[in-house]
Amino acid sequence: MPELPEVETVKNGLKQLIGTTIDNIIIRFPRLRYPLDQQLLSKSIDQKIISISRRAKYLIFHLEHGYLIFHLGMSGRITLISGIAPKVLKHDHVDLICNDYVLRFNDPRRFGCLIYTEDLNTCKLLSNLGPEPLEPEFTAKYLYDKIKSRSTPIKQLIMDNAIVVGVGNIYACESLFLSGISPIRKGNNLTLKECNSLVKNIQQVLLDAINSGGSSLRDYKNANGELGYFQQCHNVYGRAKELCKICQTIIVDIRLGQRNSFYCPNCQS
DNA sequence: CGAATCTCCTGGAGGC
DNA sequence: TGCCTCCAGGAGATTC
Repeated sequence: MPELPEVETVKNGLKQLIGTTIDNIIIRFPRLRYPLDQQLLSKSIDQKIISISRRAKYLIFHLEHGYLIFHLGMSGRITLISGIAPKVLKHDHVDLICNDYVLRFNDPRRFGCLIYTEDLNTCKLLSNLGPEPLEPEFTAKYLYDKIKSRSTPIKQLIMDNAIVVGVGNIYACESLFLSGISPIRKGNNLTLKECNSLVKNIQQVLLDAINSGGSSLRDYKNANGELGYFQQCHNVYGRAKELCKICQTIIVDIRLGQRNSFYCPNCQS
């Protein structure tokens, strides 16, 4: 799925749209995460794109009088086409026509979304988000205070967007391994020191993902044919029944909050 | 408020 | 080769 670093990359690839005007929005298939509201989305027509930003995994188009907000879900892809658009393919749900460009949104699994709002502050999608993991506000003290009264397993807490955004399942598993912390430990059981390690390792894992080319899609390869982050050698993610690279203990996987969670029972406690 | 569970959806993988 | 079943995965909604 597109992870936070990849959304950042997508954002940077859309800079050419800044300054263009939305001439039309074509909705072919409205049933995404939230039903696409043709009438509401049409309010973006004739508005100029002032800037494009990212918050968590949301892409935000700042228009003259409102905002278009995209989320790529887990299979969403945005293609920017210059000139005549190619044939429409399966799952090409939306086209945004911006002067000479066509922004095409394709999403096979339809977990993505596109909404229009005139007020970011009252937008429910953005109102309850925690800090960005790579920004200075995400500190050991912050995390410690957030989780010190919670009995939920730590893995679920670091994947909770109200606590910190952008930590997907892979990052959560890997950062806990690097910190030597078991995913099932309760939040209120972690020390400040452990929070410090966890914050550092979450940031390190994210930076590694950025440096390795962003995408974590299973079948992703970059232009050089190199594998994306998903297929890089993880320490624990996807390695159930294999041996820990550090201590040769068998990696186990358990179910936490409907998510597969991998860890080394010896290195992580 | 917190915690646990449910839900959306399809392509790909594995079994037979 | 073809069908069937299972599953991942973000995050809001729902229920207690």
